[in-house]
Amino acid sequence: MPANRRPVDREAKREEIVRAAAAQFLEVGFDETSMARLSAAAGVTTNTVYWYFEDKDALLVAVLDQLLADALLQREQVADRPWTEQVLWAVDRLERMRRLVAVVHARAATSPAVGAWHERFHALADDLLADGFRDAGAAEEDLAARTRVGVFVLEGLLTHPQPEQERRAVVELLTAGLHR
Amino acid sequence: MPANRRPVDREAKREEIVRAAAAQFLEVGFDETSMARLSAAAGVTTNTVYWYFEDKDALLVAVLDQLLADALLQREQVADRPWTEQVLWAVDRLERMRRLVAVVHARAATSPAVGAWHERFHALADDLLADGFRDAGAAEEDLAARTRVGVFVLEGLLTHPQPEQERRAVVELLTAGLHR
DNA sequence: ACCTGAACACCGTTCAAGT
DNA sequence: ACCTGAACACCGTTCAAGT
Repeated sequence: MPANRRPVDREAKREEIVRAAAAQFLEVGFDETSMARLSAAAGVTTNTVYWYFEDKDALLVAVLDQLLADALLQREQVADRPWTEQVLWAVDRLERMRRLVAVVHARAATSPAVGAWHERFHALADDLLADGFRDAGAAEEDLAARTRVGVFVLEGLLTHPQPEQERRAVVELLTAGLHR
Repeated sequence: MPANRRPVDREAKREEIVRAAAAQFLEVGFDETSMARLSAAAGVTTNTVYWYFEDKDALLVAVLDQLLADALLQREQVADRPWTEQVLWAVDRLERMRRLVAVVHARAATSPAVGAWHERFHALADDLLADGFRDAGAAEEDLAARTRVGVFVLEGLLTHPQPEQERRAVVELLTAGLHR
């Protein structure tokens, strides 16, 4: 068989496992999903998963990367809406990942791989939010603090779901005094 | 033996277990502390712990209650400082509990006992913060949103430690425009 | 290179038996 | 009422063996 055919299959199978893992992690929970259950859902044996991923944390990181890539792709479609609306859209979109936010925070303390992903994610979130606040007319001198508060509030809204109205009030307080 | 003597011993032993568990959970981590390790640290057998606590989550709740009671007691000593300073003090004080914040969020989704504790905690935090903001002169109409943002930022500062300077900038942005 | 059956050490929890 | 020794089912992970 040609040497350049295998990698395609490999990628496809890897993605199947990630997709199955994502579904289980989001619906059942990370701790609650055993490798046995996950493997069965993906249609492979337990140890096959270990051929593709070093351990359960590595699989978690792969799932996070996939979910994040999806979210960033969809974000482009709302890039021209007002800033407040964009933030609310992001909260809505990310709420599906709620259970995983807590898991990432808990595992980051133990697993270097998850810890590294967590840092990368916050660097990205900081950049996106800072750009947004700058465009919306935030003063350069309190941009950093405003961004940090923004990230914290976003995470808070994710992990402690609020009724639509309260959610909007919180985000509007965040963007108060900005010209768009 | 008198019927009113046992309860004292019982309380004492229970507290020993909670104290040992708190130390392990904070230093080693909740997931990383096995019931075997924990029992050994408390000087009892594994199943003895199950005589005092229904399961590991119930033990976690007991640990949380104890840490919270300690924190509330110490809080009284700073009750007359300016509001910004009080918030900074709280962040400093609560940072020891950092690892447990993520654990509570993760377990709350699965364990009703931890979920209930989490709700009770937020009701308390909301009350304390709302009182503080009101006293500091926040407008009544955006008190709710400001409180919510305050809680989220507090949690964010706990789980994502910042250098002293950034931390202060964030808290000052929160209390901006208030008269003390 | 990829996959498996069978085992590994360990986990939280339970139970029958003791005092 | 309190505590234990011994077991339970299950967990994430590994390894020798197959193709």
